[in-house]
Amino acid sequence: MSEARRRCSNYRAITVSDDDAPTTTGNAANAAELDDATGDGLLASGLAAEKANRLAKIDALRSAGANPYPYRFDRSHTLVELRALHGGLEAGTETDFEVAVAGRVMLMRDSGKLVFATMRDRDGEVQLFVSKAVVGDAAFEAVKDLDLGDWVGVHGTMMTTRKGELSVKVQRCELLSKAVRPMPDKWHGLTDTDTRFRQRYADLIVNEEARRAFRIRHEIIASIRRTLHGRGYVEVETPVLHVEAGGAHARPFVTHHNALDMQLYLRIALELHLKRLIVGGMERVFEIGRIFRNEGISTRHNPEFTMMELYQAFADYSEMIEITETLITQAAIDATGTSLVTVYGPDAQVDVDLAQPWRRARMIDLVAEATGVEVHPSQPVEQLRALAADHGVQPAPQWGSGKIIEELFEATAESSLLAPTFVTGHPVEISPLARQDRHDPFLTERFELFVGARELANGYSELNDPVEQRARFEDEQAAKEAGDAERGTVDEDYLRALEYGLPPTGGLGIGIDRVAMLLAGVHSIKEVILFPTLRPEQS
RNA sequence: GCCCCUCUAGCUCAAUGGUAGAGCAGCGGACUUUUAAUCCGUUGGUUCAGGGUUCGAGCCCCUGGGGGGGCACCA
Repeated sequence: MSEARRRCSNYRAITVSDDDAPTTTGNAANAAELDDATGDGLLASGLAAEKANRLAKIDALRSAGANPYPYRFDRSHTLVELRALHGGLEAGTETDFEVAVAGRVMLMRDSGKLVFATMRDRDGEVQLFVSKAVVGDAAFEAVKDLDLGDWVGVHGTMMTTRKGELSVKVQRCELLSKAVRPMPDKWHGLTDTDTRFRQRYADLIVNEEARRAFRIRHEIIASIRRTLHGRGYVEVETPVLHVEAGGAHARPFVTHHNALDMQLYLRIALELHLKRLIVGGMERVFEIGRIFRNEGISTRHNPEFTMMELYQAFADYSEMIEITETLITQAAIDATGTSLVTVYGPDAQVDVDLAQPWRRARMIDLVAEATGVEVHPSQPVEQLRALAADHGVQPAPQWGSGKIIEELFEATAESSLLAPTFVTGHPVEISPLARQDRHDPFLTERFELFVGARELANGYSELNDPVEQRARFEDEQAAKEAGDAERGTVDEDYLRALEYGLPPTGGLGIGIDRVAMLLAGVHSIKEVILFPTLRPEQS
């Protein structure tokens, strides 16, 4: 990873958080004049001087009738395309192949009457070979006047240098956008996490790893869409503003609609609306969307994050397990070219081939394995309370047997689940929307996928009996009224939908950010969220 | 909410309680095959903020702020 960084992040970008004087073009001209007046650079330097310098260049360009911010540039090739076409050229080759390319000036090497510059566009790089004899004196001076970070468009021919570096022999160079701020260090990039996350633009300019992580994220989402479209799923969009924040146990963000004068919640899950669509007969639906949970921020949690949920009529949880494996394994192949991943757990790592079958184990069996004691939600709560106490879990008075088993699982077994593991058979008490296990009425046909001791996905055979669903909701509401803020309420409209008939249905939710973390090999969710939630910057 | 760490030039980093430095960037100069170009010269600081201790604080103490990590929380 550090090698990758050394190899790829060697560009200076900028990052300035100080509120340096917002200089206008006119002021820049004044500053430049002042500079001239005082002779040799006695004026203050640093960021303010650098900006004044560059703004003065903009003034000079405009005075000469040039536009430092032209409207468009028509390029003939991207830099990746150039390399594909000409990457095989022998050292010291000149061609008459004409190109027009555009990108940002990342590096410049001035050796007298030649200037070498490194230009980068979205996915590639190329060297610009600028000869004074070719472009003429005035244009050559204009190139020398470019600053690192400027956007340029170039017309020229393809060549390689004596050392074999693929280059565009520049005939004409056009400034496409003048950068007024200097880029961060060309070799070290940005390391300050605060700056990296606040000024993601600067991070993306200089840190190849950051660009790579977001590329992977994109490929994952594209892959999931492809797989689901191929299986006949319809992509839908359901409301973000909810009257009731249901479908999960979490504290919601609260907002207010002025015209309706009503309190609304940002959604904490997609589930209940999507299942209404199955009632409506859509059979296979999915949504990839942002959800919001008003809880802590950590390396694994951001208040807003991205969930993919799908529902499929006539399926049950075993089919959901199969599709979970397929979606994630295919995403790995599409995003990284391999199903091999290194899974980083809290204090260990393991190499895994996602293409191999994933372990499945019931939650109660994992607890038994970890504690040496058989557990089951049918047991009296007192027994389980004692066991919990033995393992450092302090049960709240309102917890039933099922909740205690889940807490025991989290305390004793969860941290060991590095390789992909489907934990199944969650107690009914903690699964108000899941259907009872067909063989054990105390358990549900539910699974959660753990990788690296982190929950990545959750799915079940959906509860479709409206009478039982009402009873489950009422239990939720009772718990909420007893003081558990994260519990749910009775969603009458959802119950009405169930009364119209929800077919047998399997459902699945996948935490996209966590899958992106896994496949990008990063340890913080902030590395896969372009603009993570931060406190506002101080003025 | 609690605990620990951290904040120095535009960026990356130094600096026993004793004159705040370097590399890169910038500025001036040399160079027609460089590639983190090289070479010569050079500008640039409210050391996060505010208090305190001290003859003297970037450094020690207190308060506050940003960020990171951990805990709690997060089905």
